[in-house]
Amino acid sequence: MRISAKGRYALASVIHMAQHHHGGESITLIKISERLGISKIYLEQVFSLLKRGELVTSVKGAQGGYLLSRAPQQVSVLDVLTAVETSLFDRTEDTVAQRAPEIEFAMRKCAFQALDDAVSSALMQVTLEDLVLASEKHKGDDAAMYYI
Amino acid sequence: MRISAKGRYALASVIHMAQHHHGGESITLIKISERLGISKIYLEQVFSLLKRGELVTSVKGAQGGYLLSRAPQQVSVLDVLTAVETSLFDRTEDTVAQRAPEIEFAMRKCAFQALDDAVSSALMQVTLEDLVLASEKHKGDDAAMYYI
DNA sequence: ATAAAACATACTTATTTAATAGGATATTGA
DNA sequence: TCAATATCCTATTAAATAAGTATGTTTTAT
Repeated sequence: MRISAKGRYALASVIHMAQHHHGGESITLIKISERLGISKIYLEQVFSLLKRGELVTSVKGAQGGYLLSRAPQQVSVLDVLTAVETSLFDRTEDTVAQRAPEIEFAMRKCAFQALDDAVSSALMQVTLEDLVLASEKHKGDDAAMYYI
Repeated sequence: MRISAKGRYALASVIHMAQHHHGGESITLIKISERLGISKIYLEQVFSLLKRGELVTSVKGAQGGYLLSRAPQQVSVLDVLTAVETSLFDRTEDTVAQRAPEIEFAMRKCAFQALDDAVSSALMQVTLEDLVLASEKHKGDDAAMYYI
């Protein structure tokens, strides 16, 4: 399934924050932008969504920035992506409901609902802490292992 | 996760075929089009993909049409959607690989790969036969139950 | 021969994604 | 107070993808 740039930027940003800024210290978007190579202006939109999702809090003004609202082990990938991705579960349209409601029903119940449940439970299990640990483990490894 | 119109049309079509045309009898796109309320011209494109994916075979000329290549219990939703959907697993682009390869690695390994596995295994388990049974069960039910 | 069908290609339109632009607002510190 | 540094807000643009049309050509049964 396709995760959009917005979702990937959000996840990468939040991993970076968890890696480096534990003690209530905020980080600015410019720093994240430079560190990860993401447009700062675009990051603003991403963080607007993250804030609405209550994953980060902001400090305005000079010396301001963002910090994680919760500890990394209490933030799941599902939390991050639902805050930011438009079509992680968005699939409301009817397909053949008017003329073949029983087919519509079967598709929804057996396929789409099962799919959503699977996505949800898979992403729920992975926390920011897991991601930080995996990234630290990788730092020591051979770079050739990077591409699977 | 969002399944495109193409994927939903393909699935609905193939359910319809499994419902009504068991004994080697072909069905035309016009009939499917009329029965399900889908543009016939668009269906042609969908069936071109289904054929490439070896889910249906075609009979050209008058009295021609399409039939399922395999028995309904041997066709999974995953088969149908992979034949037709462009971005069921399509997610090759790098996000922050250049500047933060360890973050890229962690996202891929812990989040995206887990997601793909979950999607794959969920859709693999549901067969066309399951969908037909569910739709027949629904026919008897109260129509009010339709929207969950 | 003719009608009915699949098959093929090109085109158009609408929607979504990605990114940019230009400011408004708030806060710190000199 | 003022300048610098941030977040915050809204609108716009550009590119990509999705959705659907249009117009044929081939093939085959009758």
